[in-house]
Amino acid sequence: METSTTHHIVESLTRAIVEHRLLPGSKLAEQKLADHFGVSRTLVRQALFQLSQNRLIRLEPARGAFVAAPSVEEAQQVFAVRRMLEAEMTRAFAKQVTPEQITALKDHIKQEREAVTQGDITGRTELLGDFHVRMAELMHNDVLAQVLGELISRCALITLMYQSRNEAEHSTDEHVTIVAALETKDSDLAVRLMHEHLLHVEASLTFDRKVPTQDIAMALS
Amino acid sequence: METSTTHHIVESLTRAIVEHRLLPGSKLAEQKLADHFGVSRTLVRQALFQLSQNRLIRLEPARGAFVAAPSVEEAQQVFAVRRMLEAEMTRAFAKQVTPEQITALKDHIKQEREAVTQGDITGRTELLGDFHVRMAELMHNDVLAQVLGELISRCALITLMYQSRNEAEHSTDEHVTIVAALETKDSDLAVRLMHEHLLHVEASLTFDRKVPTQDIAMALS
DNA sequence: GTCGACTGAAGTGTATACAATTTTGCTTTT
DNA sequence: AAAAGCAAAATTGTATACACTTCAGTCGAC
Repeated sequence: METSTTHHIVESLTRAIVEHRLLPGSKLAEQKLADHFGVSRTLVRQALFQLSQNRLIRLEPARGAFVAAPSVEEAQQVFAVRRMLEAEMTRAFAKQVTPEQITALKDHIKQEREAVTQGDITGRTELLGDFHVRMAELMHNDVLAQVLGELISRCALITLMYQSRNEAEHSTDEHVTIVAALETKDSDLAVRLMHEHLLHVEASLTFDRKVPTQDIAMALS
Repeated sequence: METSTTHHIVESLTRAIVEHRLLPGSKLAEQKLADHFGVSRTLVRQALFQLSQNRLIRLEPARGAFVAAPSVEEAQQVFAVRRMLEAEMTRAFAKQVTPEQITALKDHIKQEREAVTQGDITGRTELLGDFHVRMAELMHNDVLAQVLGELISRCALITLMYQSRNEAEHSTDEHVTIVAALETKDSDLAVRLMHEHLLHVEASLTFDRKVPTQDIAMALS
């Protein structure tokens, strides 16, 4: 059933949204997208529906599709769930960790550093999130990896809006300390570090919010 | 964009699948469904796509939609995630529990008992799962409630296939002990009970598997 | 001059038509 | 008789057509 054209449209729009070429609130008109991609509205609608499931866009009945602007409250809820899930994931990981897994994580961190130093904002945001998904994959739990991936992509917009380079470097440093704790199989320490890491990331987001407000009255004052 | 007709089709098919009126592996032909619901294939396709996101059906390109048959391995992964998530949820719940929340949970358990004693298999499965979602809702974390709901519905098929009445009664009893621990704010005990509860539910599923196998060779031996 | 109703344009929601692929059953061949 | 090949039927994938809703701009009333 599912085709690759639809998938291509989803990928393309996802990049555009995540790279802020499409700003939150923007209208996504079906015919315009159809013309742009050289397909019919049918495929565009499939793609839009899929994006709405990923929470990247919002579908309003009879009004159309708009790039989502997740609220700070929603992001906080997502982080609360991540802390619950990833604390225990880290504990389980430490219990069954192998040298190969440590190597894989260190490899990943190396990539993070490159993206951060090169100022590749989109790349670093993706890699910083993928570190957590990578852990799930290394545990051979596809369901966990998928759930975590959805949670992370769900506030990718917010992360991109608010995370500065300093905070990105800090995140990578914390990833290093977590892996070090895992390497020594100190599960309690690893869990604590992961928990604090997620608190730090969340805190960095909620502080400096200079987002263009949705409130019309505010915007015009 | 999204309409209520599509939603109706999704609901109807979900019930049919969950109540085993549609068996795993069954083909869901678009035109037949369209005729049955008195709509065009367009709406049926929307509904099928949505169901595939819920993992209730499987979409094979150019071949059609089939009722899903989640593997035991997948169910085990889902339970591993639930244990991670719900252990920490229980801990957080115990920290901020109010008498009203306790009352709400006890109310829910009463409903569970009724469904179990009346032999309402579908109802009891739904209610036993909803107990966990209810906790998330009472914490006012919509994201948590949604993630948990998806995890639970994801193996609803398996749960229905494997859970006997005895096991259902056992589940309700364990819910009672968990609420009792929450009431005394003994978070460590509540967490331990929840963890064990989920282990029991999983164990009861993986033991007696008499499911019609998908393997043709096995089926003909 | 402002507010409100009307009208046309634009856009979404659903159905249908057509193209491409798969399935099925028959025929042919060995 | 079994297997392979082929053709017709059925089914999915995509595009288009049409109906209905929303939005914008204008005209008219107060």
